[in-house]
Amino acid sequence: MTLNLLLNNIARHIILSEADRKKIASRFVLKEVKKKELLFKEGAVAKDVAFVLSGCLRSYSVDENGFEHILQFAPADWWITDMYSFISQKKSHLNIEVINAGEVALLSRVDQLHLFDEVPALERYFRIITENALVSSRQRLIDNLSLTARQRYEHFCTTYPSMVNDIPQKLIAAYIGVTPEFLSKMRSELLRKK
Amino acid sequence: MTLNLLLNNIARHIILSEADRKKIASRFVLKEVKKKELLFKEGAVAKDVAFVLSGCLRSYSVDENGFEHILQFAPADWWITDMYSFISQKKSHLNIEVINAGEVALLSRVDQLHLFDEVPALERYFRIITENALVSSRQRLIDNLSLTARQRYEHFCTTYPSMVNDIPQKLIAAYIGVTPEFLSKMRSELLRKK
DNA sequence: CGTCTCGTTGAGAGTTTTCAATGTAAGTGG
DNA sequence: CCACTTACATTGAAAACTCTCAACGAGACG
Repeated sequence: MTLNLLLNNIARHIILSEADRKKIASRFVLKEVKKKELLFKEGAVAKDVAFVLSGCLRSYSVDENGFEHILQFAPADWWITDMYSFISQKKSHLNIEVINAGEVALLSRVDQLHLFDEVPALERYFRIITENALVSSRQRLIDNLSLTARQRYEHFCTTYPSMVNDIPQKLIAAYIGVTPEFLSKMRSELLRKK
Repeated sequence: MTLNLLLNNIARHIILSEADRKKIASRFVLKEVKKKELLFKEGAVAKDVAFVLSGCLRSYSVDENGFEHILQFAPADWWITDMYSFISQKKSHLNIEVINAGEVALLSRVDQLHLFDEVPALERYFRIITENALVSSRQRLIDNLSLTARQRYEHFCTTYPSMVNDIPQKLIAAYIGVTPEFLSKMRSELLRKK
């Protein structure tokens, strides 16, 4: 079944009965996404949270000078949304774009809140993964404050080895917080040293 | 009662019966904290999450060059802990220090998990505040990636106006991610412009 | 074959840090 | 309450880091 990746992900954190699985699965909507498609747009409300079944997405903001800054990459088995817009149902400041085509499972905030009442353990699941996301986000903040650009790039390479050769380098630059030109220069310097 | 600030904070997000209040209150331990005291130390396990009843704390990490980077300030009515250590019960990478003396209410992870079963709505409360903390953390990440040091300082001043004149400037520098010297230069430049 | 996006390279400019010196405010012990 | 000590803030000059702008090359795709 298509949602197995999702249900297994959930089952790694809480115990699911067969009835729970059915209740959960019934609330999700499947959607195929094409490369470069914008799943959510800045200015609109992020009605849903997306679980990536296949492919890869990214969330990013555009600053006043038109530069993009990447908040998150979401390969298969990850969640992605604009959390601010999703929980407040106000206008989003983020864009979510498809890097590599695939399929996502969408859950609206309204349906999520219904599910929390129908399947209380699911609220525990989201509490846990939100705690984990908070830890990651804060660790990245520490990294941005304490590491040099060179160290942030090396850190990215070891943390996401599968992505390094799979996505354009300008996206890595927009994630670690340097210009594409400067990332290029760092890379050529790293190669020269070997 | 001393825990009113805490119980009212919780009650802003969920409905609490009198019985719930008692169950919750019984799990917290009060602790007076003195200026410069380290509530949690790097290398130890952050057994508890702390709710600040009065005073002000900060969490920070120390990088390989000995520089401090501040993750969070916690004035009264805020939560603070090393989330990574608290949820995994592994060794902490953060220090939590008292900036201004006051009182905190401590809840251990074990007691928190018991409370989640005793008072299911409390798990909802923590889900909600964790969602909010995630939004803040990610917004700060965006700010660090897209704003100049000057803009980050101005942003800090408007976001935490009460703190600007209440804590040493070197702490603000360690929060926005510049050296104390450079913050001083930015400030003198801002004054000159007026 | 063109077109478009991406990556590379170089020179120059802008930002931020480092280091060292000085001044100032605040806490401590007598 | 004063003298002493310590931590914090300021300033300047030089160095380090990162960006900007412009040009060029390579590959992907229609």
